[in-house]
Amino acid sequence: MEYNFRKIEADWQKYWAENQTFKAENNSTKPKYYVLDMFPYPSGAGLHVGHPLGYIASDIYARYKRHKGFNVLHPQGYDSFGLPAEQYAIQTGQHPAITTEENIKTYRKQLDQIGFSFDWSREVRTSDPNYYKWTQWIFIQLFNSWYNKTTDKAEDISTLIAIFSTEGNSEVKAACDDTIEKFSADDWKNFSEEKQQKILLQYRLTFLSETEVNWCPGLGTVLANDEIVNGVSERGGHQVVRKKMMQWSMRITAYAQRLLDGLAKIDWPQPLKDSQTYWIGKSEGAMVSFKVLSPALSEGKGARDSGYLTGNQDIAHVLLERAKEMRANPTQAEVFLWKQLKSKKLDIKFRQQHLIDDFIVDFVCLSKRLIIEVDGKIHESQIEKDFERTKILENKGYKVIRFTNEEVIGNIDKVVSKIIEELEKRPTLSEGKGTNENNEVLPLGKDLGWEIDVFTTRPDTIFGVSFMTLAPEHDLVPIITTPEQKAAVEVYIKSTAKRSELERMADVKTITGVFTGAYALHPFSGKKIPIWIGDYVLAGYGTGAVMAVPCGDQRDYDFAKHFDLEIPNIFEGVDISEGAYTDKENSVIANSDFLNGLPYKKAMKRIIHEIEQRGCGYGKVNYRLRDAVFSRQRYWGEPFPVYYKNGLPQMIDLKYLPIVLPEVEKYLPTEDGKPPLGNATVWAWDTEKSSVVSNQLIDHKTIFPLELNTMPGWAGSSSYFNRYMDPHNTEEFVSKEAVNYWQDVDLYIGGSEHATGHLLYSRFWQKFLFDKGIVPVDEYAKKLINQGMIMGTSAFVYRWEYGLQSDSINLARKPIYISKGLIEKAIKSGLMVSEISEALSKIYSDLIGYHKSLGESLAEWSHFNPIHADVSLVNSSDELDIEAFKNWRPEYNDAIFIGENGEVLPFGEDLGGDKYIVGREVEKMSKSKYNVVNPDQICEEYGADSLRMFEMFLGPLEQSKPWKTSGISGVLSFLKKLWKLYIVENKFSVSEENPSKEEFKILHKTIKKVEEDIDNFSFNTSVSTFMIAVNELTALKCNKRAILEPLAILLEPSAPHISEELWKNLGHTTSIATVDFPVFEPKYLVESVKEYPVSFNGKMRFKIELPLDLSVKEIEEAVMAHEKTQEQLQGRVPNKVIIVPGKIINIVG
RNA sequence: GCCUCGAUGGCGGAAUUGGUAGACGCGCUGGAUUCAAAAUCCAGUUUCUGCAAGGAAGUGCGGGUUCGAUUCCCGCUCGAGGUACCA
Repeated sequence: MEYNFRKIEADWQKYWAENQTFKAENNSTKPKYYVLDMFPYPSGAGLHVGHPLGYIASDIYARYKRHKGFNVLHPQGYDSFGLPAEQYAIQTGQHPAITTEENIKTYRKQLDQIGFSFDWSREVRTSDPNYYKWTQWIFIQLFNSWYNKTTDKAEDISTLIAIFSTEGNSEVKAACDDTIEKFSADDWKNFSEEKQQKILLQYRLTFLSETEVNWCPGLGTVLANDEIVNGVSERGGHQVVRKKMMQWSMRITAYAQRLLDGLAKIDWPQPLKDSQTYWIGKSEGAMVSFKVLSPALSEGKGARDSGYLTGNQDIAHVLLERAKEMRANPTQAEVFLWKQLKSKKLDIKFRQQHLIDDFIVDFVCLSKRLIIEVDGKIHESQIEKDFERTKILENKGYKVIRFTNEEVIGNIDKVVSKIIEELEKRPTLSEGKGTNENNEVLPLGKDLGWEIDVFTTRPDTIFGVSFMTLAPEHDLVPIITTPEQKAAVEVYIKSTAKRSELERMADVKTITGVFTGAYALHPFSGKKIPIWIGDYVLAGYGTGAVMAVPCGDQRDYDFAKHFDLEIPNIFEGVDISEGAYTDKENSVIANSDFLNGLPYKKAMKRIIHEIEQRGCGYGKVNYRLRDAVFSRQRYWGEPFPVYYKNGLPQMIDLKYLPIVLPEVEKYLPTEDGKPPLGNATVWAWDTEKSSVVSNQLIDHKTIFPLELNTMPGWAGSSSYFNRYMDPHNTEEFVSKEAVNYWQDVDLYIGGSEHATGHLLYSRFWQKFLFDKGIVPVDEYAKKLINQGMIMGTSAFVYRWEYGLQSDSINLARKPIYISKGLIEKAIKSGLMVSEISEALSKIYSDLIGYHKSLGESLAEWSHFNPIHADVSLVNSSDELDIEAFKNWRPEYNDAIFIGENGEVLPFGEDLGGDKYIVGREVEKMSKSKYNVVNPDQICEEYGADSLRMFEMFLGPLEQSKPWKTSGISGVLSFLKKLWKLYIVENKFSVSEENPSKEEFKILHKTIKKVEEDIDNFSFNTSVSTFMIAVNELTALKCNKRAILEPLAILLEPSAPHISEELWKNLGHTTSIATVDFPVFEPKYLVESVKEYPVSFNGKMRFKIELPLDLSVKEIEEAVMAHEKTQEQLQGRVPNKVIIVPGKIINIVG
């Protein structure tokens, strides 16, 4: 009776499927246990042996828990939306759904033959409308929610509307867009519906906004930060550029603090927690505003010195009077235009007859720095002066556009559209503080009304500020730059814009920057602080500006040194001549007025208090985490349940969900640049009152455009684990009963590459769903394990490259491949080895003379080129199947091989026992390296149980380790040996005799160890334990039921097929799957004697067997009396004898 | 640069609280069985030294704590992964 794994495995896989052995019930008297795998993306390449590693580990654990009396949920599904299927569709026209369906079939077949205990009745696929209905549903829930910072949770948007209509928004603490204007309850009520919706959109947890995104032209879509590797797209390696686009975003930043806090209560790997913590990037500090000084005060250069205005009376006063007067007496054209500018149409604030610096302008939009002048008759004689005035204003960052009276009166629409066009081109700035509450211009000479806000984690070092640095893209740069510096600044900005992200990354050391000519006012010391621009300051982080403290920050220090700026020292007793002092915990502040003598923590407290007192800033926590962009310009993803009304997004009613992905003819963007969904003419959704046709929602005969973007890859995977609890529910995402029963995932196994993607987004969604009362816990996975990567062992053949390229000897030669041993020998000596020479002379006799004439030096006349050979062409002894290799690819058809012993292999009938041995190297398993090992082949050749045990046996689950198929034979022979224990005279038979003490001891030490190992996820050592047990039982010829029956149960989680078969043959009629795990009984392991190791000065020298009940004194006597002890001591008297009873004896001499 | 993890025979790895370093498996060597091969079984296999019994050294490198360190501490080297001027 042979161990016929092929038949056994096929039989049991069929049995499990037919009997739904692993179907989990949503109610049970047993305690629940939820074991989850990261569901796969079904790629066209199928599985290689690296993929199932984590699945095998989780399957062992799931099966183990079933034996331990748990109701186990162990589901599997497919993350089936994604780029490869879409790329394939673009190339071939095949619908991604078909490709995906085919790939899933392959995956399922491959998974099934490994014998997983998945509950397939709960399978989910993210691309299935019945599944993505709920992804769309969660999106709508997010849209209908805002984050209340007072209650610290997400709430329905209706609670926000209630607050707005009773008290306005000034007291609302919400996670929202920072730039929202303040309004009162009355304002709110008076706002148009449209305006109200616009405001609400800035508070919603998923919102539309113009964001700078990573645009990948090669893929025609935006990418998330974690989809970009080294500045290029993770998939395909295409170039990525920054681009502003209207995009859906998810307000994950609202949860930044809770995402950090939650890490403390989950058992996840520390490195993964660290990378999430770093990604969230919390830093505590303060926002500080620095006033920008007017050029008049800073450099003595300003408008007044330009000769345009003269006189030294109180200019401001005079000008203010004049402005008032002019406002009171407008021209007809001015009145006409003012009406337009004031109307809600432009939705932006303009001022009339306003004072800018020393000039009165007709109209100005301060937040856009746009001045509109209407030229009447009076100005006609002043063209030259106006030109000069425009120049000065433009130097201050204003754009001046002029219209004539005739233009304004004659074609006001054209004028307005020109203004709108200009407005759209200009960046929006917060209005300066150049005016007081009555909209009157403040006296000049104080400041320009501009402030530079900086975020700093070291406000305590504020007295060390000796300059400021702005990012080149900072909004204020064009405004504050002085005319003298304008050219230099422009050149600098151009040069930094040219430097790509990659270059900037590669070249961190080069310090570049330029002075703007402007100065800021130090809020405490009152000193003038020069304002610089430098590309070490990033526009995207904080405010895009820093207060530079060269004595406390190395980058500021380097910048100061490079441009010879002041480096004041504000640390007590610290030398900063060589570099900045960055040890904040141990710093004591000096030369800093009221902060003198204070250590870091006290100084921080004091300065933040002072900053807030003076109104020049406030304490602030800043996060590196950005809101997650949620739009993709793809076809193969979830459609948004969104249409647009007056340009504002509206959620499609829940009753119409799912919004099914429409058919398209082409999967590329449309000709006018819309996403692929723009190609859809018919949306598969039609009801009596509403229907979706031709990209439009028709509701009561009104036509609205639909959202044409689709959701990103992480949408479908962010809550799939909850859906497994209740996958067929058509009424709810998950029922209360189901989610209250299963609660959360007890064990989650998957790769660490998802640390800052899926594993962060899914925690965010879970917290949101928790806030909304949909799920009962706010962390979905109690324990997470990252399985390590399995590396491939690539095989190389060595092609002999002979002669120089120009050499005629190269021509008409067949490629020659030389075996690894000979290559190594040749490379080591640097000379031609005789085996190769002789072989070569057999092939091409003329070659020998050739290389001899060159003095036999290898390097001079040839070298060896390693070439990847497919690992399936190599056997377990690294021997190449020459015929198969030659047939593998056409270019190898006429190859010639020189074997390990120097024989020319294809010649003659007898190969003389020589072999071609390949070289080996461990690399990442990948198709392009021809080192992937297919699990199907392994199952066919060695069986699924062998594959399962071998994958575990390779090493610790979390480590990356190389795959070498040859090792699997050890596991197979173990299974054969195990099988034989149950066989007597070629028949299945066990003895009913009572086991001996020794046999019981083997069994129980195995139970103990295996239990410990599985509990610690140390599956590799549990395999060893089984091998030891089987070896020992074989040695005892043990054939007793009382030992072999529990052994089968112990082994079931790791090798389920053989265990089921043994169990059946032991006379059982039902599956072994839920049989109780054997109970460890310590009594079988009690010993009466111990073989003590005896060490001398810590080195073990010999062993001595002693009864365990001896006292320390008796042990010492016995050891000292031992002849070997005397031999070691050679008459010396030991200084000390250490005895740890039951453990060790150490004699110190 | 910073963060994290790691380094043990020819190879994968074991040693769970500081207590016999190298379990278990692969590979290799020798033997049995066989006409032969596969399969199977037995013995050996860290290094150096020795015919052997034995002896000595040894867990990336250099120090330290300890009766005793692969394990703990300090300082390095190398490798893998993450991150990238985060103010």
